[in-house]
Amino acid sequence: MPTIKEVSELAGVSQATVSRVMNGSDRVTDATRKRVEAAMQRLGYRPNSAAQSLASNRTNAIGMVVSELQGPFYGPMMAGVEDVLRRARKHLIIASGHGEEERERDAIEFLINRQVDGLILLVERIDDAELLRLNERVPVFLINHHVTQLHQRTTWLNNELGGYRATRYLIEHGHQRIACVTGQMWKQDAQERYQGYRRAMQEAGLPIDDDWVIHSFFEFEGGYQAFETLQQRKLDCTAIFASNDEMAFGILEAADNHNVAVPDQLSVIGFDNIYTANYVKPKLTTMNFPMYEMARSSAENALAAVYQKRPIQEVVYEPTLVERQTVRQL
Amino acid sequence: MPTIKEVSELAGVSQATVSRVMNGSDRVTDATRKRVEAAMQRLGYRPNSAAQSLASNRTNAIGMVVSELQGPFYGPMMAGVEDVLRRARKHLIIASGHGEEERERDAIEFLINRQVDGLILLVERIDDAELLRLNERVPVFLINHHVTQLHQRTTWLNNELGGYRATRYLIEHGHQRIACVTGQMWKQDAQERYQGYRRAMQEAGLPIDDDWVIHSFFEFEGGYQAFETLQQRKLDCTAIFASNDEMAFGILEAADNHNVAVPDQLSVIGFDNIYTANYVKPKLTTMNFPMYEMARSSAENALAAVYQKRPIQEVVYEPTLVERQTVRQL
DNA sequence: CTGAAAGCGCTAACAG
DNA sequence: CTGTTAGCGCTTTCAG
Repeated sequence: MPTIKEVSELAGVSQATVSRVMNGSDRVTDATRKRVEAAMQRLGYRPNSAAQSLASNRTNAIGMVVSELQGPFYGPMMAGVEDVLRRARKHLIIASGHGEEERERDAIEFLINRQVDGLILLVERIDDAELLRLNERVPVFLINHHVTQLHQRTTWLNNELGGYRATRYLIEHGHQRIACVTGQMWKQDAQERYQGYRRAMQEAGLPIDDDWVIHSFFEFEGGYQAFETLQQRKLDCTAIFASNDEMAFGILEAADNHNVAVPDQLSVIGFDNIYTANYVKPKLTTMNFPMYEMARSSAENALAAVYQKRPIQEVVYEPTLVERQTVRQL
Repeated sequence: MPTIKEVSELAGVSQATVSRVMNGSDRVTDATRKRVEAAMQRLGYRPNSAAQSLASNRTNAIGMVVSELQGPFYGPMMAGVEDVLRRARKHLIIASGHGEEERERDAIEFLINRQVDGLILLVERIDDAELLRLNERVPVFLINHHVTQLHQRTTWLNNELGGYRATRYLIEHGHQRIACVTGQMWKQDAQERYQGYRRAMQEAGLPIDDDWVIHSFFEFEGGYQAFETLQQRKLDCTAIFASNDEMAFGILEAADNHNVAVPDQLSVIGFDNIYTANYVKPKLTTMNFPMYEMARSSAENALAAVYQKRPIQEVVYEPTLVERQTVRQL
């Protein structure tokens, strides 16, 4: 591997000059720049990134923590971040937190040890105070989680509005007895989607029976169980707002097993619009969560703030309705 | 950030000694080791990885190239690699190749520029000669693609056997007129799965009509179109072997649109067992592709070869049948 | 078993 | 616009 020294010798300039042309910025004559570039070319020179990092105190790498590397939710998030970083020639180092406090923390420390220049976090367990402290050590960018003091660094979805719109859509289709199946209530999004449901119901002057609200968890099984609970309670709800698609799938499956036809006897609306929503039968009506786009926004913010020291702003997306086949007009 | 210097001063030893205790290996008195560790603890010392890399010529990072960061196939692959690397405290740097030659190459170069210690590749477009050349620059580990000269560094699935088993399963269920929808034939797995189909047919003494073989592409749309082609040809096949699940989904959808009942009028078997296979209706019978496990194997091999200089061996997995609801006994 | 010293390859003042 | 000169923080001979 040729070093900067060899390049400088071949080009007949100092190492500093070579460094300058590499980093674009500085004032270098076009002539010398050409000479240096030719030399680099000829030697097949590639900068040693460890040396660059050590000298510049910057690694050109951004760390990202997600709960899981697989699954329809985190995949698009990583893809969005990678696309943006890659274009900017920044490396993406990934670690997963498995949705557990200890492991999320470990993932973060692991990445900080590597001196990443910024940290894009999609975490659920780390509390706000800790996030703030973290941000003192390395610029932190949050996706799908907001912390007031860090709001400029946040990209989030208006979940409350999503819950509202979903419920409202059901109401507009003539439903009045609407059940709500929530995710784990310590998760911001679960909480907010539920609030949106409440607002829509209240605004429409519909009662909210606590029996209609099933606190469950964001998984297929969570939806499945919730449906069975609902059945046991013998409520004649005509529609269910499931706080995410996986739960909606569980509900669909359970309904099928109980010979409840969707959407004829029961309407179901989900949330997230994961790509599978299009594969199930009937196809799931749901709220779109623009994961890829949001991830891109967050990554762009990270680049701007970290490498260009530009001020950045909070980015908020709105969930939109995706009409498919699981909601029927009453 | 405290440096090794400060630690050494506090502990009253040389930097070399601190370095030794950090890297475990060397002979250090228990007493001094304790002193050093205490000092590290007290200072909250964390080694600067860039400095380590520069001095040791090793980055403790492994690069991974996948086609996409999203999707049911690559997700588990990344998850498997990350789990293994993380446990070994090695960083995972990810880049996507988007299944295009130029971009795959760019992804690889991008990672090599960072001096990753090894490269785990899940690529399709880079040819064998290039892979070999690459391996001179950095240890390369291949998943789902075999190159004879690199076979010890390879983890792959016996796709031919999978195609054989899938087809055989259909035959055992009384099917004789079996169509095969392949993926892009320049992909090794598409090629091999197709060969497996042929072997099973021949072995059973069944004719293979070229009209029954549709060369398509590994996507939903590919399956959808293939089904329509099959319809146009007015063949009365009773079963279809789809070379991957996404295509099988497309076939299911197309069949539904044409009022062909699965499995009553048509049996379908897929390949990969992506997690969605369990969500569609009817649930897809398919061949299991142990992506997560294979990724783990590959990562373990990478660790062994790169960091422990241990000899490694090729790892081959066998696809197994997952019986669900899309194949019926004739 | 431990210390001294020489870099690893690059960047970043500071001069000129 | 370009060169000189110090390091960045760590590993690794080589002595002792």
